[in-house]
Amino acid sequence: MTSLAEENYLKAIYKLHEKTGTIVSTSALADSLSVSAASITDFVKKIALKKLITYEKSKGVKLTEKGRQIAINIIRKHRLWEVWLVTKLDFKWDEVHEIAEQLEHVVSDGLIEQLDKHLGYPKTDPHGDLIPDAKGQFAKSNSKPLLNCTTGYKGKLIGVTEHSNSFLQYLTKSNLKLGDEIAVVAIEDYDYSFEVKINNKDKKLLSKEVVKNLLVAEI
Amino acid sequence: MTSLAEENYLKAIYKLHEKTGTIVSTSALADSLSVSAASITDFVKKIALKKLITYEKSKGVKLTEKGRQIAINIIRKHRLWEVWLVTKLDFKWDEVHEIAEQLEHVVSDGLIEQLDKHLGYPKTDPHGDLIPDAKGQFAKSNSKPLLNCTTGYKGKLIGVTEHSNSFLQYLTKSNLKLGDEIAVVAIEDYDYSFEVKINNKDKKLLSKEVVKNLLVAEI
DNA sequence: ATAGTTATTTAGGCTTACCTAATTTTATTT
DNA sequence: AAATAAAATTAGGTAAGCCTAAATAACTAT
Repeated sequence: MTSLAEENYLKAIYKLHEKTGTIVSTSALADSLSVSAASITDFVKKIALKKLITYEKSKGVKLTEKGRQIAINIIRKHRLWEVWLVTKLDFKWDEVHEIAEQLEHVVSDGLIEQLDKHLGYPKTDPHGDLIPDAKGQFAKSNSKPLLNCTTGYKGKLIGVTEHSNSFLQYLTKSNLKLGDEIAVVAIEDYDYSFEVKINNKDKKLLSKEVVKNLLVAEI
Repeated sequence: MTSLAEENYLKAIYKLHEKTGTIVSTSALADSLSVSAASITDFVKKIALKKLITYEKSKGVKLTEKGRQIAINIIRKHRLWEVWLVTKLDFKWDEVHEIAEQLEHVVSDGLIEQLDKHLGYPKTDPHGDLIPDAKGQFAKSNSKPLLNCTTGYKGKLIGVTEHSNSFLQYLTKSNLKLGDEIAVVAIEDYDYSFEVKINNKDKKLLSKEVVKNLLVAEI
């Protein structure tokens, strides 16, 4: 019913919209999917006819409710598979993305619900991203970027907003992982780097670049 | 490197060769893949150029060692996924084939080895088929078709050679499963139906059609 | 051995998802 | 507002994997 390409386009549109909050441009999509702008225009017209998106010529695209449900379902599958890879197959959090990109397209009504059950109905994936339920509902999150916090703040690291291998590996190398307690000791005026204390023990200096990608919540 | 279509062609060739022991004909492949004979001829020429098979015009095709390794690897993945679906996700043996047909094409060096480990290195899949190891080696099997057995034979049901839902569901309904002990009480001359005793308890009558698809081994 | 049947191949086309090059539209500068 | 730059679209094309119809090759039966 929905082709592999369609699924990837819908997912990309969803993510770009989530990030920017705006209508999604041809060039942003081309960039995100590594496909020429001309191909995007073509494809976008086709899936607009199928009512998966609305397409305004030279403006951009938006998901319809139907398209949004499909996108969320792919994201649900992706995140559940990532949980499986990490908790059951002992993969590291920086090793699962590419595999989950393939697994997310497997089609079976029963499979995902059984997988969800097998995993104990997890609420978040290994990067702290929320896993929508079978109806496409996300739980409410009370996380905020560490970058928004001030000196004296104390919270728990519950997610990352950057999934690149290099970033995840940097965190691992720095011995930082989800669940760790982070206290903001000082913020350097000049470069906005954060001096933090992890789990009430190690002091660390985190660059703005890094802090920007960390999500924290009250303990 | 190897496309989805190629993987399916190689697997089909492998299975047809396994069944018939001969060079695989265009029509047999067309039948098995639900693709027109003309398309088979086309495709077969292409993968012959890639040295995955040898193709003799108007005769048929054979796997090269390279093609055989790819086919066996797909079969290995398919069977491991089936084990996972049944043992970890509680699917029935008649529900796993279609899902495994999709999962078998997921590409990841590490994934299958981790899955194998997670499953405890199973030797057989839920239908009793042998799972080749990472090098493509099959263990030796001492199974034989129940049809070859004579009155008085006693053995264990260790596999089935027919995987259709209707056959598997018939066995389930008849309360016959892998591991059951089967004793041949009598064989009817006229229609070659088998009267058998299951686990030293229930007597059952199995048609030749059914017996043909059951594999047994010494206890 | 030849007629008839069946299997296979060839020829020509289609759809999906991409591409490049050229053109048009929109946004940015001066 | 005109000139320039950037973004988007149109036009024309390609490869993969399929199709049908027609032609050829290989078997089967008399």
